[in-house]
Amino acid sequence: MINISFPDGNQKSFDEGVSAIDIAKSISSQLAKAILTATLNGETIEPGAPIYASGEIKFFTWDNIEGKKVFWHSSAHVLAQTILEFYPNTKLTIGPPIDNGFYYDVDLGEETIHEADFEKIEKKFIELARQKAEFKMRSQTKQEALDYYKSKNNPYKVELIENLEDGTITFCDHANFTDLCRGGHIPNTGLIKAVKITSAAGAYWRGNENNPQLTRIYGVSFPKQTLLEEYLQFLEEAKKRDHRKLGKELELFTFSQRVGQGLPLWLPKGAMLRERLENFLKAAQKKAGYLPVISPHIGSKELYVCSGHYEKYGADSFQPIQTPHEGEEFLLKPMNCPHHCEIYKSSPKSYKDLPVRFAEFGTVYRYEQSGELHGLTRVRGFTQDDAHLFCTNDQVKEEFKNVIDLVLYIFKTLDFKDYTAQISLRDKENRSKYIGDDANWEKAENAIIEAAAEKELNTVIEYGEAAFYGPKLDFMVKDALGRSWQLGTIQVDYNLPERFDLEYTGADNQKHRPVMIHRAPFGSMERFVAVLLEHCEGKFPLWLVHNQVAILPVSDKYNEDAQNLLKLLNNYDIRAFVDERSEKVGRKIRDTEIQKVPYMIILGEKEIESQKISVRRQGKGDLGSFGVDEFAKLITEEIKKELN
RNA sequence: GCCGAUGUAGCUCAGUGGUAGAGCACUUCCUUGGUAAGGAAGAGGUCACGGGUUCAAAUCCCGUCAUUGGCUCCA
Repeated sequence: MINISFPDGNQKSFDEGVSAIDIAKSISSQLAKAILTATLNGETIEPGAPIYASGEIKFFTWDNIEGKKVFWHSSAHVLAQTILEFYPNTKLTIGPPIDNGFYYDVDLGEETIHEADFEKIEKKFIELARQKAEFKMRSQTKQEALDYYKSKNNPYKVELIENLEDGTITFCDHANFTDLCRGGHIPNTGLIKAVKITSAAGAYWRGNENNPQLTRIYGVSFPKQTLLEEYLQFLEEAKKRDHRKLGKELELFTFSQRVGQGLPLWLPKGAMLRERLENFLKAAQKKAGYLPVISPHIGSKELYVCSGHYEKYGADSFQPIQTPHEGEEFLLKPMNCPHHCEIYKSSPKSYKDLPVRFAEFGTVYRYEQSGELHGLTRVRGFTQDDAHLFCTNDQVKEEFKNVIDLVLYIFKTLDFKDYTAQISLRDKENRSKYIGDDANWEKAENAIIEAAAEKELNTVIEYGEAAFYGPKLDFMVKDALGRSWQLGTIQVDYNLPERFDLEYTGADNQKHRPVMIHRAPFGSMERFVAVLLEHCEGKFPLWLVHNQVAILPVSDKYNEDAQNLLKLLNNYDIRAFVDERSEKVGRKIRDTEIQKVPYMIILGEKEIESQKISVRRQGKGDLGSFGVDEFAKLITEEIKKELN
């Protein structure tokens, strides 16, 4: 007999060789049906495998992340099985679960998979899953495993096995299919009731672009058909929030082939939106003691040779601009920092001057790889809400914390609640990617870690994500489809002050190096607007929206009254317009709703007689009658609340 | 940059070798209305661009450009 204890503290005895499913059955048959995976003493076990030792058992279902991962991992096996049915010469590589499903990387040889094939793959997948094959693990020696895959002419699996310890190599069989596998499966394939192949794309073996390119087949599977339908619904919703679609509809920005790839053109409404965002930040920065500076869009190549940017990115950037003079070269600026360093140097600094904080909405140009361009989130010309803080060593932490406050203020105002603060440090293995000495790096990394801790930020540490000149604190947010983007960033830099020979005179009358903090709370205005659009689904807060109020006369007869009302509202600094079209009021309301104008005023005989306006709120409907003063107050109060 | 897909009217899209289509938007006219689509007529396209095959190409083939889903990259 063995003793099994449960998370709630209960204990039960079972015969040796009992399986996790048997144990679940002893509690309830419903649980036994629902469990996808289990752990014994924290180790994942196969639900159907016999247990010979006492321990603590835990069950996981679809409602747990652990359950989903195992479900999707098992689905990847079935996907591979399905692919082999259609493409028997396929070489399998790896097939892990991901946040929203799973993928399998396969080498199809000469074959290609097209979107048109997805349906037949899905059909076959479910057909195979319905066989309710059990997943069974077995061990093999390293030599046996290597021989097996060598005989199958599969160099990928051979490479994987070569990196494994003998004695730890296991395979998983189900039906006629076998795969190298660490383990952790659902009881049988029959639990997979629905599957959707979402895309097929190229992916390099082991993520290295020098390696052969494989075909990565993405899928997502569910234990119930209705869950798949809900998922498809979610994708539809996400499409509606896509900033590229909303940007077009709201006439914010466009692209032109003739201007060039990745070079956004801001339309008037978009430009005005940006202006409001910029003014908002400028006001906050003024309060925080920033000084505005302005620098040109190009700079001498020497400037970037000095900063190290040219060595690091020169070959993959827009190439130098020539002048009529031999040997004279300029670069489109990829960064504002070198210019700001020169501004710092324009006059001698004393410790009494520090910290100095130079801020500029600086437009920079980076030659991003063509395949990487994406709407406004990844472009080749964009404006950073950049600032560089020059301070003494003692001031670094305090300044850093003040910047964190500024970023959080912006996030709060714009209702970004779901963000991660990522501490981006050096790659532990590959130090050659970075400039500057170890001692300074360590100082900078510690300053960030401490400042984040003192601000009680929830942080994750990512190694290898630092900039080449210093570590960063990055604020990451997700777009409508769950893709993660970096918005705000704060970076501590001991290197550029060194390279640009920046100094200040200390109280000891000696020369000292200042420390630089690079920071951009929005990051890039382009990306920020994109993420903001997706976040609020195009329904901007009142202080930001283009038209706050639409005045809808019930008929042409009231157009003049509407114009008079418009003037009144303008006097209150309310942005409004009159819909003078010869349409019925129902039609005007519908169009205004679609345009996402927050407030509507219906104006007809009733309103003119009573001297009260009828107000509607977008998405909410009729709010009733208001005096004009009263309505104006409503608007100004709402804006005040939004901006705190 | 690499792998796959896509490119037809301002927008969303149909059109598998035989005279370019729909809905919405737009223009004009009728309608003058009460809280999410009133009616009619009209205008609008070198089917991304360049080659090729064919009696004939939006449609088939090749190339280029752009967009897009991934991979890699991201100062």
